[in-house]
Amino acid sequence: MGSQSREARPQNDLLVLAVLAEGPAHGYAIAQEINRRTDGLLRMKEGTLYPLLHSLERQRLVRATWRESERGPARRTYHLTAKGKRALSDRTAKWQRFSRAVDAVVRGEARA
Amino acid sequence: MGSQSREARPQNDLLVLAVLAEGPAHGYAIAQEINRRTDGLLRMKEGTLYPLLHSLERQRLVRATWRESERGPARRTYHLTAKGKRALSDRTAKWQRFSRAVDAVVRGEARA
DNA sequence: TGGAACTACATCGAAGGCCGAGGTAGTGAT
DNA sequence: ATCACTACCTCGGCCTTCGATGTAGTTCCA
Repeated sequence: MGSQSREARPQNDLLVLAVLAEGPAHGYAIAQEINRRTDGLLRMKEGTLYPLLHSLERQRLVRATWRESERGPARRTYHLTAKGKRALSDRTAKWQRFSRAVDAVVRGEARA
Repeated sequence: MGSQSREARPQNDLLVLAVLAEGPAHGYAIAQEINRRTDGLLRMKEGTLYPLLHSLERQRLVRATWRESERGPARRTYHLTAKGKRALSDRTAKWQRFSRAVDAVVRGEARA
């Protein structure tokens, strides 16, 4: 809506960043974790997730390392950078302001 | 994200519907009201608002009547239909589930 | 041996939302 | 006259999202 800069992805980047805040994870695991924490309500699709991770990497919010595992395919493990941690608090605050604002409109109240 | 059908506009339609729930209003007034209720945080742009209103009208969620006023340009006044009221509760519930789900991910908790 | 089911990565294209910019037009104040 | 505000509207383009599709390894079962 209002003041979002054109580069930012609405909430998906927040979700990914939030999951990574608790420790490194690879793409598939991130999606599963989001799914688990929301009881299946939010399901991040692969066509969304991987381009998003690449974008976060270009923005230096996450860093990735390839890790070859004996069980299963090779995994790309992501972890938050310092910049990513800052971005997480920033976007968390933005999200809270935004959701309170929507609630205010829905409830018919003035001020958020 | 997950299960949204492709026709739905994320939150903007909810905002407009919510404002109209308290009585008929014309486009410009709706935008102002959203702006007011969120202390300027959410600003619905005209390039968003008018196409959205037309879309809501096509979906029969709102109905519009032209009203010529002596002061200023003619106004198109919108009001909720019965279907629109149902859509409003539906979307309000969806929004609440969604925002609780995002909160759950951000907080690192399981279940919404 | 075959194959279903799952992990895990990835890209592409179509569809659609959003908004800046631009346009029209009336009103009222400087 | 010009600015500012109300009030409507459309167009073009950027961006996000996701369904479809592809690759490839693993595990389990018949």
